[in-house]
Amino acid sequence: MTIYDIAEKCGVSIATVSRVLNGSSRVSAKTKEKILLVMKEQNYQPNPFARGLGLNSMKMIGVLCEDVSDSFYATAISLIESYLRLIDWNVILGCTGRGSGLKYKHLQFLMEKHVDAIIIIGTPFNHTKDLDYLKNVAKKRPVIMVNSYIKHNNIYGIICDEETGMSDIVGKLAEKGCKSVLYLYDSLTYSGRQKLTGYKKGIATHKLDENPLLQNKINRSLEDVEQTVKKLIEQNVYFDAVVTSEDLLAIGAQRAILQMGKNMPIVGCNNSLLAQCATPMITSLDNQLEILCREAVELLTKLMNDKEVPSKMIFPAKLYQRESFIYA
Amino acid sequence: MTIYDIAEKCGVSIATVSRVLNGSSRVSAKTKEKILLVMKEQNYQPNPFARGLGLNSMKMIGVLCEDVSDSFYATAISLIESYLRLIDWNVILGCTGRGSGLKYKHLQFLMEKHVDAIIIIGTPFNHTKDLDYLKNVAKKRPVIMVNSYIKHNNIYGIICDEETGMSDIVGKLAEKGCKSVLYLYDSLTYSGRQKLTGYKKGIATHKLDENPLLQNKINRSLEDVEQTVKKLIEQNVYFDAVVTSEDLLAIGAQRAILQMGKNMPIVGCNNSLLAQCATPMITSLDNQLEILCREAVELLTKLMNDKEVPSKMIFPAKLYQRESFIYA
DNA sequence: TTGTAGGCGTTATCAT
DNA sequence: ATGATAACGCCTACAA
Repeated sequence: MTIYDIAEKCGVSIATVSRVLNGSSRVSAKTKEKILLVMKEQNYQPNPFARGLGLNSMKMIGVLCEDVSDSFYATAISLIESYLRLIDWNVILGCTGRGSGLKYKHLQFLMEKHVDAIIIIGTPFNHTKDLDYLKNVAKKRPVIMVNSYIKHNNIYGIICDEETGMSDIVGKLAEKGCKSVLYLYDSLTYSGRQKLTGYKKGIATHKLDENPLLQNKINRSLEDVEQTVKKLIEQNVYFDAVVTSEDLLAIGAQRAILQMGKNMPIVGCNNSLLAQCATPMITSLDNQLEILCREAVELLTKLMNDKEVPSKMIFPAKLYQRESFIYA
Repeated sequence: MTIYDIAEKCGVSIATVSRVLNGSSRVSAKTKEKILLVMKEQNYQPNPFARGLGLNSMKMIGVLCEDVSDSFYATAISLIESYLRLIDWNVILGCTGRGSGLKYKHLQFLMEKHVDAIIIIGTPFNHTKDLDYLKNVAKKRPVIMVNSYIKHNNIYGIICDEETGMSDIVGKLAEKGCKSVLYLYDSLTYSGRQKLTGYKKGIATHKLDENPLLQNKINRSLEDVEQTVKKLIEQNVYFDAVVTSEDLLAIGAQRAILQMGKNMPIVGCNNSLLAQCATPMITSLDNQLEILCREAVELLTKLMNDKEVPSKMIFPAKLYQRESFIYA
C-alpha cells in the first residue's frame, strides 16, 4: 500500500492524497472524505523512510545514559519516554556502559540514525575525545543534558541544585549537634562533584570536623561500603553522621554501623526505592527527576519550534525524611 | 555530503561509491582506496532514510515493556540493548504503562517506524483487542517475548521455568518443616501465573496447608504488603513461611513479620538489588534474565538469517540463598 | 571494473 | 481544488 495505490483507487493524483495525509486545507471535503475512507479500508500507513528522506526527520530522539539497569537512569528514561510519547516522538536508546573505552561511538550510532536531538542523562562522557565528539555533535543537533552540564553552543543543561541540597543537609546535621560527618561517594560525575562541593561547603560553613579521612571514594557496592565503614570504626576514626552520594552506599553504611553496635543519622541521595527497602528506611535527597525530565522535553519542543530557551536551568533538590534521620 | 559528492570528487560514478560502501568486491583496489580516503576526509555518512527506503530496513528493533523504571524491566532492556548494540542494531523503546487502556497503540507506534522486529519483555498485553493487534503485527514482523509467551505463528517465547522454581521452593520449605506457606503476589502476568501454579503444585505435592487465606493478591507497595501481613497475623491466620512473586513484597512482608515479633523463612522473586538492601537480606528466585535476553537476541539474529528457530525455549530458574531463608 | 538508469514512497513546487 | 514532476539519497540490475 503506497500513496500511488490510494491515489489510483480514488481516481486522484498522489499530490492530493499527500495533501490529506498532511492535513492541507486545500482539498475539497468530498475528495478528502473519500481518500480517508480508502486509506482506512486499505489500512494504509505512510512509509516512514520515504517521509524521513523528504523531511530529513523521522521524529526520533536519541537518549543516552551509562546504564539503564541503574534505577536512577531507568527512572529518567521512563519519564522521558512517556513525555516524548505524548507529543509523538520516539526514543532510540543508547547505553554507554560504565567502562572507559570509546563512549563517543554511542553518539556516533545515534547520529548515524539521524536522530533529531540527543538527550543525555547524567555524565557518561569525561574523556577529551568523547567530549570533543559531543561538541561536534552539538553543531548538528541540539544536545540536552539532564543532571549534567557542559557549557557549549547548542548544549543545554537541566540540572538539580544538589550542591545546595547537600550543604543544607550538613547544616541540619550540625543543628542536631553532629560534629563529624562522614561522606561516602562513588563517582565524580557532574552531579557527584556538586554533592562533594556541597558537603565541603557545609562542613566549612558550620565549622565541622574537616578530617580528610571523613571523605571516602569507594565502589558502589554493598560489600565495599560495609567493609569501609567497619574499618573506619575499627580504626577509631570518629564520626557521628553519614552522608552518601547514593542510596545504596547509605544502606551499606547503615548496615555496617548497626552491626558495629552504633547508631547515628544517615542520609543518601537519589531517593530510590532502595531507600525504602532498608530498615530503618533511609532519608534521601531527591533530585527531582520528574521535574528535570519534564523540563527537558519541554525545552526540546521549544527548540524544535525555534523558540528561545535558556542554556541552563536549575531546580532545587528536596529532602525526603525517613527513619534514618529526622531533624524536625 | 551525499554519494554524489563523493563520486564527483573521486571522478567515478555513484554506483562505484555505493559498491565500496557496501563492501562489494567488484571494485579495483586503487579506486576503492581513493574513495575510502575521500569519504574519511569528507566525514561522509550515508543517509539512513535513503538507505532504509531502498532496503526497507533501518536496522531498528522495537522493545516494549510496561515500565522501564521497574528494575526487572530495566535490567532486561539494558541487556537487550547491549547485545543488539554488538551486532549493530538499534533499540526503539516503548513503555506501555501499567494502566489498562489501549496498549496496542504502542505496537502501532513501533510499526509506524517500520522496526524490523519487536521484542516484548513480560506481559504488557492482556485485553483481546491488544492481543488481536499483536497477532496481526506478527504477520508482518517477528515478535519475541521474553519471560512471557503466546502460542502463535511468528511469535517466539524465551521463558524461565519459574513454575518449577517456585514449587521447588515450597518443597524446600516443607523439608525444613514448614506447614503453612503464605503466598503473596501482585499480578497475573504469564510469569505471575507460572509462579502461582508452582506454589499450588508445591503445596499439593507436599501436602501442606491449602487454606485459601494463604493466597493473597495485593498491590506492589511496601505499605500494602506490610498492612496485609500484619492483619493476617492479628487475625491469627497461621503461617510459618512466606513466598512472594516479587522481592518488594518479600521485603515488606519481612518487615511486618519482624515488627510483629515473629521470624520465619521468606523468599522473593526476581533477585533484584532490593533483595540485598533489606535486612536480613532476602533469598530470591532469579529468572536468569541475562540468559533469556542473550537468547532472545541470538534467536533474532537467526531469524534474520532465515535459520530455523524454536518457537519456545525454557530455561531453569535459580535460587539465590540469603539470610532470609537458608535451607542447606 | 565501471557507468547508466530505474526504483524505493514521500513532500513540495509549480502549473492549470 | 487538483495534477504533473522534481527532489530526497541510496541500491542494484543491466550494459558497456
